[in-house]
This record gives sequence, C-alpha cells and structure tokens, in this order.
Amino acid sequence: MVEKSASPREDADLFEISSFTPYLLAQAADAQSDVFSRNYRNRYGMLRTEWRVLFHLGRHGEMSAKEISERASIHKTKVSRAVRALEEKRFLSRVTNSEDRRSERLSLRPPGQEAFRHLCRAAQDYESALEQRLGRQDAGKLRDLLKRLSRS
Amino acid sequence: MVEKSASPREDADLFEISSFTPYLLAQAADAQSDVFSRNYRNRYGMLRTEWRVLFHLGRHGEMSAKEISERASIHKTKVSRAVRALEEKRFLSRVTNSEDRRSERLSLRPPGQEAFRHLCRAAQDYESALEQRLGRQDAGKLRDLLKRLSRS
DNA sequence: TGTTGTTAGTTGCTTTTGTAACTAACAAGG
DNA sequence: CCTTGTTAGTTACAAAAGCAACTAACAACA
Repeated sequence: MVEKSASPREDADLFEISSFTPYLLAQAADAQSDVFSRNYRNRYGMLRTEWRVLFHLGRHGEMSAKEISERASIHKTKVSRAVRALEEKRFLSRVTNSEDRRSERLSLRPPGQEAFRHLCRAAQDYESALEQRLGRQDAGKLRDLLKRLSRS
Repeated sequence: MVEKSASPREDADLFEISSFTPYLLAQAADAQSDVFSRNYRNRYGMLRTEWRVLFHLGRHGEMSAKEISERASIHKTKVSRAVRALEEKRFLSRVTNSEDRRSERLSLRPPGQEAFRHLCRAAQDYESALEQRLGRQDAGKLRDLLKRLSRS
C-alpha cells in the first residue's frame, strides 16, 4: 500500500466540492423547486415569478409593483412581466393610482384569489411533507439558517 | 382594537411565503452564489457550470463528460457547453478514448490546474467566512440538511 | 412656466438555460 | 455482414433571466 488514490493533487490542497455550501444550496434549491413549482406550473400554467407575485398579493392585499418588487426582492422587470401574465390570465386587476399616476394599485380578482388559496394549501402540504422527512426540529432549523443566509 | 390587520383573508388560511422553504432556498442560493461565483466569474470569466466541471476534473482527475454529468448531476448538454468553453480558455484537453471512440478523456491543462487551485483556496476562504458568520456547528448542520434535501 | 433630477414601470436586446432531435459509435443477435 | 437497440456527445430551437435604455409622471426650485 503505497498510494491510496490517483488524485492529481496533494490531499492537503484538496477541497471537496460536494461539501461546498453554495453548491449544496444550488443543488437543493433546484431539487425542491422541481418538486413544488413544476407541479404547480402544470396546474395553473404559471412561472415561478408569477406565483411569487400572486403569493404577495394574496397575502398582503392590494399593492403596487414597486412594493412587490421590494418586499419579494424581485427585479422590477420580472415583476412587470409577471403582472402582465397574471392580468392576461384575469388573475389580477390594475388600477392607476390617482395619487401618483405613474403607479398602479394591483389586486387579485376572484380567480386569482382562488389560485392563491389553492397555492397556500399546496405550500402547506409541501411543508408538512418536508417536516415528515427532516423532522419538525430540523425543518425549522433549516428555515432559520436559510433566513440568516439571505441577509447578506 | 377591533381589527389587527387589513389582510384580505382569514388568518387561518394564510400562509407566510417568507417562511416557505423552496422560496428561502432559492433566495439563499442566489445570495450566496452572488457572493462567491460572481466574484469568481470576474476573475476567470467562468460561468457556474464551468467551475463546477473544473472542480470535478481538478478533484478527481481525468474523466469523461458522462462521468462528470453523473457525479455532479449536471445535464449532459450543460456539461458539453462547459467543456467547450473550458477548452477554448485552454483550461482542459480532450482526447478521444481509444477504447470507445464515442467518448473523450478530459483532463486539466496547467492553466486549468492553476485555476482549480485558486478556486479551492477561494472556496475554503468562503467556507471559513461562513463558519464565522453562522458558527461552526450551524454551518455544519446547514450542509448536512442541504445534503439530505438534495437526495430526492 | 421651464429646467433638472428622480421614480414607476415597460420594452428591447443579449446571455443562459431547458428540451428535443440528431450524429456517430458501439453491442448483440440473426 | 446487416438489422435493431443503446449510449456519448452535439446542435438547434424555444423559454427565461439579466441588463440597459426608454417613457411618462412627478417634485423642487429658479
């Protein structure tokens, strides 16, 4: 037993990518958004940004595109396109804000509210399944750690 | 104090998107890859998939595109494009496998090895900073949880 | 008013990703 | 040898994201 591996570098210099956090994050994010959002897309034909916008409008009520953009940290061009898509699906209505005619008050129409309720149920089911898988404690810990990471 | 909020839905039906795991994952993944990979891109002009491929070749030595694709769970078309880009930067060489001429043996050239070493150092620095921020215990816990999530 | 600077939102263009179809090489059986 | 089926890798096309430039509305002030 002279050599343990045929790796091209000394072990001291090696770094295991499979434990590299940004890599793990990307991997996990892909895996989970596949599980959830792909599913969701099939049902309502919505893209990820669209259901994020829907989520915010459903949860917090009438607001402007700017507010959504800030709250959700989504770039304004993405919000703009998502709003248009949701309007075309008749999920929301836009009314020019009379106080400041540059902006519009966005709000969910009944079909949008229905989709929001359905989305909430799906999200809750998803979280329950996750807690089953990771355990209640660890699922909570994960959310906590991810929140801390996002603030940077 | 009659109403606590002007939300359009009953609280019982509400679901807080800011605690929704797939959403938190996407947010955190974006934030962290910004911190790391954007930085890295500037230095070597590489995209995320490119340095992932580089990582695998540097760490495990000569292998085929197929093997990279399997080990790293990257779709073969992405690997194909990354390999071409790395070849154009003269970071790797491709030699047709004489055993099976459909595939090629890929290996890092000196500049690629240099980039790999630099990447390892940067990744280690990144992880150190993360451990400082989250604490050693929690950083480890995070990696552990993310690994469990990826297996699905 | 008119000028300058800022903000909300949209549009156009370029880069990147995802998907499906394709080529070339192989393998097994007739 | 000639099918038939499979595999490694590439290419072409469509969907999506990122970025910069643009329009319209506002605000402050000479």
